[in-house]
Amino acid sequence: MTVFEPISVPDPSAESSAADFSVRVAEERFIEAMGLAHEEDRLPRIAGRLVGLLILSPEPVRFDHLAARLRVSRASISTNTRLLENMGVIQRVTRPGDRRDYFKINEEPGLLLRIVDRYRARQASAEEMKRALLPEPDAGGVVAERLDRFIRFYSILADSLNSVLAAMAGGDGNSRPGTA
Amino acid sequence: MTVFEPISVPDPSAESSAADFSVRVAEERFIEAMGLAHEEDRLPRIAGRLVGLLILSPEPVRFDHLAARLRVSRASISTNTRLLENMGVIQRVTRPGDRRDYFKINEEPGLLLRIVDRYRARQASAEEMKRALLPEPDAGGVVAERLDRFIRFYSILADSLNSVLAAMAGGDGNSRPGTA
DNA sequence: CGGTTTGTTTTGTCAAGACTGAACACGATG
DNA sequence: CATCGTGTTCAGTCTTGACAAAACAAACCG
Repeated sequence: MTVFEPISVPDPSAESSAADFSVRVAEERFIEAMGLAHEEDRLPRIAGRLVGLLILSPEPVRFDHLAARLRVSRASISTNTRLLENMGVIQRVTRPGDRRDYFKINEEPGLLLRIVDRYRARQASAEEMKRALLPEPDAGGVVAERLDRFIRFYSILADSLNSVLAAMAGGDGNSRPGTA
Repeated sequence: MTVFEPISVPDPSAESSAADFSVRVAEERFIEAMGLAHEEDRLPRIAGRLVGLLILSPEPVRFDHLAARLRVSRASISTNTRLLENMGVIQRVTRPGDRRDYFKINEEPGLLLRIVDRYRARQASAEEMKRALLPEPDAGGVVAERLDRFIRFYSILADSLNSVLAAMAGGDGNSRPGTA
């Protein structure tokens, strides 16, 4: 899970212009928005903020830098980076001769596959129900129709999601086998 | 929010065959699956079960019947039906001369619009960030590209979701203005 | 007017889990 | 070896939210 990569030290010459400031504010907003968004997906808010911050960071970011920037404990950084790393959303980056850990977002959209799975699961349980209902087409009239819509909807949804993923992976030079 | 509709009294002649039983089991599983699925969407589990049960009910179901069937308190039914009703997922059905409330699922996929909104929101916050980043195209190189992918993905996703919704509404005889 | 049925609101309890500080592990370094 | 730097794990706190029981409200009925 560990990526090996040369790190270019972030430029410490901090000239702060007016534009710089507005960018900083926008970053704050974006990071917070990502926190909220991921919370909706049942992920810790900190994990979301982490993702937001890493999206905005051209270079891998140091572990303790993350803690300082987001103003949370190192423990939280440790927990949430591990979580995101396992999910394939971010990558841990190390450099020989440097004991510290850096993190970068994974350019491959790992998170989205999870969404597809969720939709597929719903489709599946509707299909199972429909099969169980088959013996009696009588009372199943309205219900069977509903289930059909349900199944159709989630199936189309998952399919189109997959095709978007495939398209982006293709345009990006990355291939994701087994999901087309 | 209240629908006005004649109610056909559910047939109390309960002849239970073997097939009937397996259907009952399948229903249980389906309802439970819907409970879990909705929990993932940050809705109370009971709300999800409610939806599951109502999907499987050809006729509107009585308030206290819901409590009995799902074995939860009337308080929970009250809270969760109100929640789902406000979200447009289910409809309260009343009948003149009958003080009791019945519920049915809304055949229009109200819940899904919420998903679209979520995706649009993410797209929007990425767009905002990108705009704020514009003044400095320098450091924005990698980041701007990421944001672009981000925006593109969620935009396509929301669009395709919308078109699925539109298609289903069309094939279903229902029109949803303002979402094409 | 009581009393009954039906649904709502309030209040309290309980569990889940996010987050932290502190202890810990472990390698590097003087 | 003592110490520092770095990340992880553990134990505890605090918040959130689901759920229920009970009090409540309102419509109906005798």
